[in-house]
Amino acid sequence: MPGSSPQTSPQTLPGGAAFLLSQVGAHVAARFSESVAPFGLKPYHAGILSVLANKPGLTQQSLADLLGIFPSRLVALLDDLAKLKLIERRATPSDRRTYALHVTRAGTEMWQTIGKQAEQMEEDICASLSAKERATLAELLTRIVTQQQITPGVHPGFRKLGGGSCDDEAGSKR
Amino acid sequence: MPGSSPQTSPQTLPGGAAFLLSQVGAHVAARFSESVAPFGLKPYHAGILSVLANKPGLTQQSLADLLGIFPSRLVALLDDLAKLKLIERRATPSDRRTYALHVTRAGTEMWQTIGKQAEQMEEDICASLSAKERATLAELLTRIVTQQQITPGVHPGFRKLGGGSCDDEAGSKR
DNA sequence: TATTGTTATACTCTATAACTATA
DNA sequence: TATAGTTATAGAGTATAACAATA
Repeated sequence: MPGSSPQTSPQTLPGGAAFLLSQVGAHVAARFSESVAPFGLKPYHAGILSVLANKPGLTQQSLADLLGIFPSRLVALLDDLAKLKLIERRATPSDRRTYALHVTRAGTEMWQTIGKQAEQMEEDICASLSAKERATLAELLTRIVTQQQITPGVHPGFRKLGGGSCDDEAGSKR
Repeated sequence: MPGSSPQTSPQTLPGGAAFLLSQVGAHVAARFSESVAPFGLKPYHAGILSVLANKPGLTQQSLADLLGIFPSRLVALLDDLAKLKLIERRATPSDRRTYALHVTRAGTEMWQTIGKQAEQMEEDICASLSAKERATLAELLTRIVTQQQITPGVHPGFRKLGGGSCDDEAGSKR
């Protein structure tokens, strides 16, 4: 592509704050994914650990509601965590259909280890920002989270897609 | 000293700027996905349109390299766009193996329509921020993009995963 | 009859490898 | 022999539906 048409001014998309947010967000998510991979975990495992650490005793149903995923999907994720002895399902005396979900001792330690790594990652990602600028960034983002009614501490990456009526005109058939 | 008392204070993760970035980024991405769905498009279709609008004449190979995806995957995506008459593959006289990728007239219009919708979305997402604060946000994010060596205008969501050696200890077998 | 957790199935998406036609 | 594009295949990931146990 010689020349690459100097006339075409960079359109709206790549310049705007929204695109930048999505771009940097995806980058951070990828980095985080790498940081938990050595433990045999995926980001959503860490997300579940995070929620359960702060809200112990949830049932699977209520956790699925909170995260916005299907209970059937949650089963496999909890199986993974239970196999690693990071969480446990405790029987509920009052209702024998439900389990109370709890983070184990090992799970708490894992959670803290992940937290430390996340701090280090943040240090790296915000390396070009001063302490004051980081605070500003966090403040602005927090305001967006509040105004957009995103559940604090819950990653939207969990949410089921279903959003718009995807006509799927562009479905790749062959 | 993991106290791990029942009243665990909100740990590092959900509070930090990194988590917020990932959280808001995923939210923006989901919103954008909804905004292009009515056209029968997915976000990566828009991403391709964006790149080709600014760099016309790329070959599929070089485009795949730029986006960080496998050429085989690109084929289906380009087929989708070509079926909708938004892009076209032009024969290259010098090398009959390659195609020069170009955005059609309709593709340019689509690209502009998407851009307008994106502006509107940004307006909504940044509603709680003043004009000056938006500029600050964009500036801080741009600095992160530069320092983290993210390709400007290219969304990392494209990139092939392979990152870390995922032992997959937590593979859900049954 | 309704609900919780689980299992089973189908569908989508993506990576890998094989294939063709040009060079 | 090497490269661009394509096709084919297989594997992961996820949504939907059916199921057993309990309320």
